[in-house]
Order: sequence, then C-alpha cells, then structure tokens
Amino acid sequence: MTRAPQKRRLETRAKLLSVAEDLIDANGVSALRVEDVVARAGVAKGTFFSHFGDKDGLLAVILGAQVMRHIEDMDAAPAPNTPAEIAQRLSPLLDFISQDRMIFDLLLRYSGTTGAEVDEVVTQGFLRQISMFTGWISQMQAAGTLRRDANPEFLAEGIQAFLNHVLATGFCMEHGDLPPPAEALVPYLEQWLLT
Amino acid sequence: MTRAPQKRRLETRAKLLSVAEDLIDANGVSALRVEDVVARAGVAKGTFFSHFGDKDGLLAVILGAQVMRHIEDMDAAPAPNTPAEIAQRLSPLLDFISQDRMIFDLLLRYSGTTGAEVDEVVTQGFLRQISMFTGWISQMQAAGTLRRDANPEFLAEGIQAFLNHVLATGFCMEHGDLPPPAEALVPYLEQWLLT
DNA sequence: TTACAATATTGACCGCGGTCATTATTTTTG
DNA sequence: CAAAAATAATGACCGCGGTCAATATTGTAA
Repeated sequence: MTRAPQKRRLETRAKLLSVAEDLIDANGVSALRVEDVVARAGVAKGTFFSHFGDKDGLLAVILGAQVMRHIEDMDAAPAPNTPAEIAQRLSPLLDFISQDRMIFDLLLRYSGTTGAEVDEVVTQGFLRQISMFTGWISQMQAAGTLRRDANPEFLAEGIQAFLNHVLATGFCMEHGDLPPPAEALVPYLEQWLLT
Repeated sequence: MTRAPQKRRLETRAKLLSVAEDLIDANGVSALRVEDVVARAGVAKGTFFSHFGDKDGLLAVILGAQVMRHIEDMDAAPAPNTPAEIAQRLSPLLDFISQDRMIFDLLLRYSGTTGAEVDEVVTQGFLRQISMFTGWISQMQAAGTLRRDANPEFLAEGIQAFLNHVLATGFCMEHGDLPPPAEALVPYLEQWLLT
C-alpha cells in the first residue's frame, strides 16, 4: 500500500507546474526547458523527474488540463445539429492544438495509453471527447439529421480520425495561408456523417 | 549554381547509408545512434550532419525508400475491387509502419513537406500513394462498386486519414493482442467508400 | 606546376533530457 | 524522547543529437 504524498511534495509539484505554465505562456511549448523550470522553481533537476517521469509527463499534465477545459466548454454549449456545427464547436480546440506541432504530437502519443495510466489527464480527455461525440451523434440520429446505418461510437471514432487528419495536414502545409482546421474538417464530416 | 557533388562525397554518403541500414536491420530503428553510424563508417560526426541535416534526415531517406518499395509493389499488383481488397493490398505497408512507433511518427511528420523539399522521398511516396488510391477509386467508381457522389481525390484523402487512425490506435493499445492494422481498417473503408 | 578557390571532412564542444547513489527531511515505532 | 524506516530532494554525471571554426582535399585557372 503506497502512502499519501506528504505536504512538501505537493507544494514542490505545484510550484513546478505553475513555473512551467508561466514559461509556456511566455515562450510557447517548444521553448520549454526542464533546466529553466527547475532553476526558477528553486529545485534540483532530479526532483523534476521524480515528479513527472520525463518532460512529456509534465506537458501531458499541463496540456491535458487545457484540452480538458476545451472539452468541458464544448460539452456545456448546446449540442450541434449538423456536421458543420460539429466543426464549429470543435474550432477552439483545433486552434489550440494547431498552434504548435509539439502539442499535436504529444496528444496523439498520449491519447490512448490504455493500461496502467488511465488516470492520465490526456487519456481521460480523449475518452470523454469520444463519448461526447457519441452523444451528439445519437441525438442527431434520433432527430433524423444523420445516417442511422452505423452505431454512434463508430462514427465518433471516424470524427476523431478526420480531426487528426486535418491537423496533421495543416502542419505539413508549413503555414501556407491554409484555412483554419475547423473549416477544413467540414467536408469530411459531411461525407462521413450524412446519408 | 551549385556544383555537382564530387565522387568522394557520394562514396561517403553511400557508406553512411549502408552502415545505417545494416544497424537498423540488426537492432531496429529506435536503437540507431548517430555516433554508432559514424564510428562504423569511419567518418567524423560533422560529416553525417553535413550530409543529412539531422538524424531524421537520414531516416527519411532510408524509410522513405522502403515505403516507396511497398507502394510500388501495391501498384504492380492488380487493382482491388472492394474496400476489403484495398485493406489487403495495404497490409504489408501497414505492418511495416506499425513495427515501430518511430517509423509512424517520422512518416507522419515528413509526409507532406510541401514546399522546398518535394525531392524528399517520403513526400514523393505519399503523393504517389494518394494518386494510386485515386486511380483505384475511379476504377471502382466506373465499375459501379463504389459511391460516385464524391470525387476520387477526396475519398483517397479519407483513406489516408483512416489509415493513420488505425495505426495510431494500434500503438496506443500497447501491444495488447489487437488485430492487424489492415483488418481494423476494413470497417472504416466500407463505411467511407460504400453507398 | 603552382596558386587559388570551391568543396568536403574533422572533432572539440555545447545543450539538454534523463539517471542514480547520496543526503536531508518527515513520519512512525518502541 | 531517540532510533529506525519511509519519503523527498539533491546534483554530479552520462548519453546523444547537433554546431562550427579549423583543416584537408579536390577542382580549376594562369
């Protein structure tokens, strides 16, 4: 039986997280250096790794929380009635992810760490997102707005696939005046979800 | 006007490539170290980077060539007539990519470096793959085996999306007895391409 | 052949993520 | 309370990708 962490440890962790968040806000995710974090937090390097395992571990916590906030916002808003509205709801999340390739890569890697780490924020976020999609889809199916020849979970996974596709494609175009991801997503969703 | 590379340079490059290929065959992509490559090739570290820019540059050349071979095999075989047959044709390529997450990540990142580096093998491979999909689809549309309410390029991009989705999902399941990627792909293709 | 320029290679050096035996602090036990 | 045990934090050290001013080699013009 593993004991509860003591107060000091929680404080150290909180300090590391807040320092890291400040640095990310100031310079972006890609510029984050573990050495800067520990220096500003007034803590040794090893402490960092004893808390988060590796750099991605910290990023997963921070970015996972941000993703989760976006998902909660989406869940709070009224459910969409068309594929285009789905894309619209997704827009803030997609803009957030497409701001930095590192975010996309990390989320993709951590998205389904089914196994020991279901307590991982990113994993929870993904599961929740899929179930939210599923909910939207079954509502729309009930309303007759959507094809009914496939079950909602399956269609939800398809949305996830196109979402990643659009994001990945966006990064490849190397900032060449391409449309925002949510807009690029629309035709795929329409083809996938209608008729 | 940049001059043609001299003989010595071509030899060095070839040596580096063959050494790297041997090491990858022996220990896998993830275990490849630049320092091992240059040591075995009898060359200084800086030389490596003057040839390939970075480690991924070398991997893109080697893995890109392997991907290209798979694509050519697919292109040489008779065109598929159903979504399931598409998945079957893709099987060797998918097995190759799913053998190591590093391969998947690298291909995804280099897949569409539209811009200065269209001479990049990986990019060429992807373009060729899309056009091969497009060809298959228009044939099947002509034969009436497939939905005709969307243009082939668009449907081809969708295939690409599902292909990446299945691969990414496979890596998340952390080697948990999941079905081979080509098999997992079938339902998505059927839903996407039929009616 | 020699002098000069272009090309190719070199390897000491750096940045930064990550490790681990050691030391410090807190909690528990007697 | 002190001694023992569990938990936290430390920082010197390592691995490995990547840089760049210096050097060596090759091509070229006089």
